[in-house]
Amino acid sequence: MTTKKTIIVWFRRDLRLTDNPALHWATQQKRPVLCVYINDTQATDDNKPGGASRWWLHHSLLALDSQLSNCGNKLHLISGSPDESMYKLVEATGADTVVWNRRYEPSAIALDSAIKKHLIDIGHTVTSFPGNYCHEPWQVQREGKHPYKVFTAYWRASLKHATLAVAGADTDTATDGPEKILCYRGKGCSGVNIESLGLLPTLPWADQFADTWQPGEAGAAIRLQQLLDGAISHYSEGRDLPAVEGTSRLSPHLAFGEISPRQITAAIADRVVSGELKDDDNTETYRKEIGWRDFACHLLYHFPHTTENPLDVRFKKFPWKKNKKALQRWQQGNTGIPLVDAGMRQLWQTGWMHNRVRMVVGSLLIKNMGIHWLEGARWFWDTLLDADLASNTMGWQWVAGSGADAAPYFRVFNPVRQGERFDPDGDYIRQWVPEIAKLGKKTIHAPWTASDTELANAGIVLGKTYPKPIVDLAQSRKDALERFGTIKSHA
DNA sequence: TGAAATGTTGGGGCG
DNA sequence: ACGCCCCAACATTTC
Repeated sequence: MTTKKTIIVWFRRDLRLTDNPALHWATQQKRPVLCVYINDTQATDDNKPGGASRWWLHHSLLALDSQLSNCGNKLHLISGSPDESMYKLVEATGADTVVWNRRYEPSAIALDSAIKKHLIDIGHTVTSFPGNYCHEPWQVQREGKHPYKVFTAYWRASLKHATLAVAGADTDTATDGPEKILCYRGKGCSGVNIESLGLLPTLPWADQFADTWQPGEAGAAIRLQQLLDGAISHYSEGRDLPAVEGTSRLSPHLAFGEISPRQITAAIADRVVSGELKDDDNTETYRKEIGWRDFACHLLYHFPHTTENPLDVRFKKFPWKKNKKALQRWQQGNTGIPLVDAGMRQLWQTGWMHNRVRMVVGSLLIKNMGIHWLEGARWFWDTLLDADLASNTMGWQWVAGSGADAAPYFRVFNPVRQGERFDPDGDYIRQWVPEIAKLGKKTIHAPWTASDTELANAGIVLGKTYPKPIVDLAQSRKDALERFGTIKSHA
């Protein structure tokens, strides 16, 4: 018996055709395929994209639709609650099979499980495939023991597992995208227009994003080529220099599943085999970054409460400070501390911030300003194009010292020192904080230490054309050590 | 994926 | 030539 009933491929954070397990399986069945994206109007905080992510999503959906068109298919857009929308769609189209690639956010797991159960209960077939990681979050585990909380232990263990096999293939290589996807053309398939999803911001905030980014699978492929042709061969050093294109810039593409980690590692392996790329400390360091991304997923899966609560319970009653005005100055990049302001402005203007600078701005907010890490996490959630619940949670708890494999409480970044070390000529600061661009490479990291004549020559009036520092770095560091030091006794 | 304080060493100026 | 001091450069410890 052969059935020719329609298969629904539910796209979520896997907006690509290449190496897409659910789509790959669906196209192999020689049955009509209905590709759908549901814009979740009921999404809870966990699952609700921030402003920058919505901009990206808009363009990525357009790109996916155009890719599908090349294969004789299209993307069917729905606005509503995912469960009700899916049930209606199944009924209206007579589809009997629904497939998707997994998500691992707590609320997404709950939602997907409920939908899967209901559809199976009413007699449909539902298959979920691995999501956009090298390993499933439960896969790398000590037998019968607790989940990993230390990266190096997790990393070593993960190397013993092959990366995920693709459905229908018994290797861990990436699958090619389909050339043709049989299109469902029956009833019950009246999707909405993308404009009606209202994903683009009403203010002109995001207008410059497109100068830096090309959402979609093709844009991801270009970034990957650029990484392989450039940054990866000096990654260990280059990734720490914010003025240099030393990182992959793949994070938003990964977050939306426009490229899979497997495609990236496979492409690196190909170049190593062909001799175009040396497998050295640089490639190793980059692969570890992909490992950190997997580790974040592992942590969120096993410790879902950490999105709001510290993993380290000693931080439960930590006396965070509330200061709305100071928080706003941080958000707007007006702290008077150049490296921090440069980072926060880069974030606002491009939807992305260099990773080293993320640590520095986080450290200032949490340690020197004493503000709760959640305030930083929420701002990043709204303004980062690569916003990802697992990575965001892990990153902020790492800086706060309350997370897994976290920075010890006494590790307080000095943004001046960090600037001198990683932006020695001040180029990054000059790009994003132009009002102090004329300062020399010594004082540009700490304008308050410049002489009156140097400030005058640079056209700077501290407190007027550029703020005085929001905190005394030395004093606030001392205070932080004292405050954070006390948690040691709260066992 | 720290920074600052403190300790050690060694070269050079100088009486 | 010698001892003394200064201080940069590096190493170690502490938070």
